[in-house]
Amino acid sequence: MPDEDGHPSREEMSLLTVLNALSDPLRYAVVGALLREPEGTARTCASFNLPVSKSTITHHFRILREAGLVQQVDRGNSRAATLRRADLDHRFPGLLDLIGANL
Amino acid sequence: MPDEDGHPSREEMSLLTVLNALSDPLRYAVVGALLREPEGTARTCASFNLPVSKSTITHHFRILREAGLVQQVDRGNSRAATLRRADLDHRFPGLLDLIGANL
DNA sequence: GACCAGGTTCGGTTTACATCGAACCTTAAG
DNA sequence: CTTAAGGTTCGATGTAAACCGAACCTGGTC
Repeated sequence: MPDEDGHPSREEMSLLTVLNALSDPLRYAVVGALLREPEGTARTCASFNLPVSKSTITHHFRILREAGLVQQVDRGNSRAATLRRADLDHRFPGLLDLIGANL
Repeated sequence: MPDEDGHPSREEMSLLTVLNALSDPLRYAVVGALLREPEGTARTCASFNLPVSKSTITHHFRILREAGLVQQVDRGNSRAATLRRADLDHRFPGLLDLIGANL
């Protein structure tokens, strides 16, 4: 079962859920932006300057998190999101390369 | 521009559109079923026994066709759908392997 | 302690999409 | 020529999802 923050383990990840998460332009842009950064980069939700309200941003990050695409770590004041590269490469090899080639 | 049946060329394919097409369970199942078949297999829409009405089937196949996932060829009486493997492998290398590994 | 920035939660609205039935077209078979 | 099977088109409906504002929480800063 996912942890208390909704992060699934590698084995729990479902391709259908991942594809569904990626099928939204905003969420796709977030994953793409993280993919451009060096591995392990953590960014706050607000740093992406998404053209939607705060509550909608929370909504999108929850879907990304529950699909297993990003990991949100508590940084006291705020929460930073990192791309789960190793887990994704292991569970869905080729997926991140595919996205990286289509930014 | 797409042809008169809505088939995009390789270059016109968009990963976002493809992911959106694949994010529906029924459409994912259709692609998965075609992926199990030998390359070049053509199947009629009805042969998938989808648990929805005829008009809904038409709707789903249009989305698959306009995303570039399948090609629908007129067979007189009916229309047969084939997976566009070569085009997809060329434009989105690794995508079909990814789906094939998650059936 | 007052304040602010980053996030969350909670209803609510609006928009997108999956779904359907009915009418219609086309082709093949009887 | 009638029938039937496979698809399409056209509204219409229902539901899921994207979106918002307001209230709230937390942890820094002054």
